[in-house]
Amino acid sequence: MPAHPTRSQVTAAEVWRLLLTCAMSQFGRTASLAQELGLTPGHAKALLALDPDEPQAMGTLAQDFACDASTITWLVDRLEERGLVERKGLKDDRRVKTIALTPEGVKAKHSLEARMYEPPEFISDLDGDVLESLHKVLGGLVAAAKTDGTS
Amino acid sequence: MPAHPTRSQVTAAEVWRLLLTCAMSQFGRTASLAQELGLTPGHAKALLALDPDEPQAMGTLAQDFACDASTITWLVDRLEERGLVERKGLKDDRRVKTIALTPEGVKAKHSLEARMYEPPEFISDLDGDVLESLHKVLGGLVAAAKTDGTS
DNA sequence: CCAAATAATTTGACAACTCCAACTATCTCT
DNA sequence: AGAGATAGTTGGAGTTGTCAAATTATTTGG
Repeated sequence: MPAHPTRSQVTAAEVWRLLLTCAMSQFGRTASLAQELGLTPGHAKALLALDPDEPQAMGTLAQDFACDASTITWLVDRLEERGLVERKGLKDDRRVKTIALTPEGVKAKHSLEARMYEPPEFISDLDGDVLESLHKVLGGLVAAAKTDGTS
Repeated sequence: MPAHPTRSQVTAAEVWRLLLTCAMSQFGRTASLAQELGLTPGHAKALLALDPDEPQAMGTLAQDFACDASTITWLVDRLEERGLVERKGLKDDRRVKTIALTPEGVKAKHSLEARMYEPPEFISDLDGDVLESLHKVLGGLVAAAKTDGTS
C-alpha cells in the first residue's frame, strides 16, 4: 500500500472511471448482441468464462459467479440442452464434474467475442502511435488483473 | 472511415479487446455490488442511465434499453415503490411521462457509482505519468463516445 | 371535429434466475 | 470401516425481466 495518498491516487480513481465509462458506452449492447445470437445473458456469461482448453469444475464456476451451486446446475442444464457444453467426470475425483465447451460452444463463444470486440469508431479513429501506447499499457493491466486476488 | 485498412486497424481491435477485458475483469462484480446496496440489476441499470438534471421520457428509456414499453412501466413501478424515482408529466405533451430521480435516487446513484469507480489495484499501482497519459487519452475517448451515433 | 398515430398502462403469460433445504454419491481422515 | 466433509442434483418457491395484446389518454393531420 502507498505510504501517502498523493495526487496520483486521486487520478487513479478518475482514470478508472473513464475507462469504465468508455467500456460501458458500448458494453450496454452486449445483451442485445447475445440475443441476436440466440443466447441469454446467462449463456453469454458462461461462454465468456469458459476456456475451450480448460474445463472448469462446477464449483469453481459457482465461485466465479458468486452464486449458489444449484444455480450452476440449472445454468449448465440449459447450456447442455443447446449443445454448447458437456459435463465430464473428473478421473481423480468422481464427485467433481467439469464443464467443457463443445465444438458448437466454441463456435458460439467465438461469434460472441468477435462481435463484442469489434472496436467502436472512437477507437479505430485513434492515431497509430496512440493505439500503440494504449496497447502497451492495457496489455500490462490485463496481465496484472489476472494475478490480482482482488481481495 | 479510413481509406485503407492498415495495420493500425488490426491494432484498434486488439486495443478495444484489451480495454474491454480490463473493464470486465472488475465489472463482473457490479451485480454483487448492487445487491449489497439492496438494488436489483435492473435498478442499477436505471440509476446509471438516469441523469439527476435531465428527466427521461419513458419511451426514451425503452429505446435505450432496447426493450418493450411495458417493461419500462414495470421497472419504473419497482423504482417508484422504493422511492428512487418519480413520474412527472410533461407540460408540452401530456401523454409523455418523464422519470426523474428523487433525492433518495440521487443518493443511491452516487453510492453505486462511488463503489463502481473505486479503482482496482492494478490501476492505482500505475506510475503517475502513465496515469496522466491514460487520463488524457481516455478523456478524449469518452468525449468522442458521447457524440457517437454508434449507427 | 374525426381518424390515425403516439405514450403509457394493464393484463396475462412465460422464461430466466436465484436461493434454500433435502438428498445422493464420493472422498478423506482416523 | 465409519464419521464427517465435499460436489453436485433435485424439488419447491419466489423475484426479476420480458413480451404481446387490448385499453386509455392525448396529440396531430386532414
